[in-house]
Amino acid sequence: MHNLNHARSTSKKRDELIKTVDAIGTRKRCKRREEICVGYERTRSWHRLVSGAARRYSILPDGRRQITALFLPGDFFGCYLTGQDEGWVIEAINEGTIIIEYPASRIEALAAGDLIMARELFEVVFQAISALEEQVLTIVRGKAAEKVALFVLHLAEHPSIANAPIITLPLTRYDIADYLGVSPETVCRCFTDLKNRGVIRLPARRQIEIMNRGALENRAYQGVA
Amino acid sequence: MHNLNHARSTSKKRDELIKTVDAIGTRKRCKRREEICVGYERTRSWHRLVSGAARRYSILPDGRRQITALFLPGDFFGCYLTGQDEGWVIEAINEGTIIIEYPASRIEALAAGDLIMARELFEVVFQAISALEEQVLTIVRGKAAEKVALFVLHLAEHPSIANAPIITLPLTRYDIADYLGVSPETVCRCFTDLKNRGVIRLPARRQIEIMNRGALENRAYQGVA
DNA sequence: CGGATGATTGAAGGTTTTCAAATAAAGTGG
DNA sequence: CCACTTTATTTGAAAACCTTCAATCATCCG
Repeated sequence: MHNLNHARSTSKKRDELIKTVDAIGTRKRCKRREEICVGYERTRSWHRLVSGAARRYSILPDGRRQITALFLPGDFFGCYLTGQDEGWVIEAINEGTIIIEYPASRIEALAAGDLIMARELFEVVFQAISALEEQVLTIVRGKAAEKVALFVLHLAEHPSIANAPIITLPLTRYDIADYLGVSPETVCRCFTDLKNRGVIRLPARRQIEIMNRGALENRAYQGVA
Repeated sequence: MHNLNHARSTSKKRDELIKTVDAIGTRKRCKRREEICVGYERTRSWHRLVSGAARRYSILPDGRRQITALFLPGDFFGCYLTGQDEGWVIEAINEGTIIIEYPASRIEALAAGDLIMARELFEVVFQAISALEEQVLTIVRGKAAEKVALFVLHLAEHPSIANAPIITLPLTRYDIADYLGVSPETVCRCFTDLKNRGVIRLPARRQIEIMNRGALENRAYQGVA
């Protein structure tokens, strides 16, 4: 399995790669909550999210579900079979989320046929690993306030969002809580606290505006004002 | 960057892959705490841990350091350049840890030359992603007791350890705490508690014996006895 | 408009961290 | 090989933090 999330476009080569792989992909428009791929199916495939947002769940033995990844426009992710645990689902969050699906066999053929392409494809996967490690860093350490601040910062840095004055959250507070491993109420309190301190504004239910980036970074790395 | 950790040997093909890649790799014996690779260097490379253990740190802006991955015999990991954050180090934990280093360019050439090889190599990387997602699941949810129980279970399932009656920990309590995102004291208390309940034995400072696997699994998934 | 979902706030209770101290084991240099 | 230093482990108690439970409010959608 799994996700190549946050594999971000950086180079001219990446643009070429996308042009090439898009030729072998099929475009799909998803409804809200529509499954994009699940762990127990037997097809290996790569995906790229074009617009909207998607999330990856794991279903735990006790029935709870846990978000383990978040995908935004430009992110690659994969449904690959690695043998073991298969209790997960990737689903579209928003109505109208658009993804492109590439058969893994075609991707592999692409890599096998061209050294440059092989390198670029590995780069995509390594960026995904890098993003996951960043996620580990976000959720593993520190107080809830630090996690929330880091989450906002990472979101703001995503290529599909960067430079936008106002961030539109693709997730509910519950989803964010699930993603960060804290309770929804705590997430809410952290947002409120940041707002009260003038670090962020909350113009609408699903929107954040960063007013003081330095203060936000301070919170992210120390939890102290 | 980064890690292809816990990419586990499963198939006959994997054995063939290892034989092939070992031909282009260089073997290295590491001292305790010796750096295997760091984030800011400019060489892309893959690695496989043959014996011993290694860990991956991130150095945070405030100076703290955080373990984001653990490598055991058979695990692949990569030092790849993805552009952004480079504040990490992979280092050997034990004296005499042996790794094999493969230049990324040779790996890519291998993939580009052979479809089967390309597929196997992607499989390795996807397994690494899978393992990272499992790590996210371990650290994100539940009480400290659940995390510790899951950690022990995952360790016990690792191919390099599986079926051994007694698990030898490659990490200190501090490392485990760092890895799980809890304090060392809490890790200690969890171990003590598991011992008192007869779920595990602690024959020596760095050894664990699972006495009641079912009870351990119960703890891992519910935190309840 | 009404129902459902999501967001927010308060208060009580439970966990975990932090601080402090004691003990044990391992490594060092003589 | 021993004394000494350093590192690692363990336990206790208080404080900080987060979760849970409950209730209220807002928003979206039909």
